[in-house]
Amino acid sequence: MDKRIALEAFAALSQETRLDVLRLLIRAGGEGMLAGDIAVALDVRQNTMSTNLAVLHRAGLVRNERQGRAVRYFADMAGLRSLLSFLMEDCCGGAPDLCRPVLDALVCDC
Amino acid sequence: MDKRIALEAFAALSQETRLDVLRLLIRAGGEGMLAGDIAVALDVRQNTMSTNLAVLHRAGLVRNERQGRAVRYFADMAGLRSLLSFLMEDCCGGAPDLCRPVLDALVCDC
DNA sequence: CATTTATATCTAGTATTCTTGATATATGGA
DNA sequence: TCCATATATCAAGAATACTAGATATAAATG
Repeated sequence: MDKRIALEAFAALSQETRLDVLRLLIRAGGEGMLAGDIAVALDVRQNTMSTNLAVLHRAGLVRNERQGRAVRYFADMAGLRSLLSFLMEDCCGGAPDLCRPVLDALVCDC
Repeated sequence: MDKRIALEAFAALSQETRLDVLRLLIRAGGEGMLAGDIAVALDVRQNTMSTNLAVLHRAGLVRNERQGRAVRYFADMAGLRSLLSFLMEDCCGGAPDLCRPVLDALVCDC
């Protein structure tokens, strides 16, 4: 992953509405959510939400699919994975014992 | 984890110098690095680096220990873990199949 | 206790980002 | 084609963040 994209991704997540959106979409899973429904769910105005969705999209954190005249958004798990991998790069090489608990916490047993 | 802290952490990581610092400290592992050495390694002025280290510290991403008249900084792996857990919360409940690859990528075999 | 070294804080100018009203684009239906 | 619905873009004022010079604090040393 390019550092520039990583910075964009973290900047995207540093804003409350956008963090809420990504967590909402992560919970929504493969079904995703329509842009309008996201705006309603989080009580944010339409154009503000559209701007924020665009920021998340540019940062590689969400995908979307047009569906009729609506647009369905999904958390981009591949993008998220590469972001987290970029952050943890060389963690194990330097300190396996410190690294392990961090990574273990992310292994859910589903 | 409190959402406010999560937002602070992502904001901290959205700035190039601070992202570089955390990745440097993650690679440095348990030995950490002295504040001054971090500044030299990344070619950033002393006071700017001090400010940025303070931001990372407030965000729960680094720890420090005074060592004589220097201060040694470490990546705060526990803080990082809780941040990532906060982000991925309920991922499995909603979509195990999408969630798994993300988490697997973070499991290093060291 | 004066000096040196290492780090932290304060302040102000500059730059970036956020929100929102207004408006544009895109799709579907009558 | 005309209208309604869904989303995106534009522009500008307000708020926030970044950097760096100056200076303060903290610890070691002579």
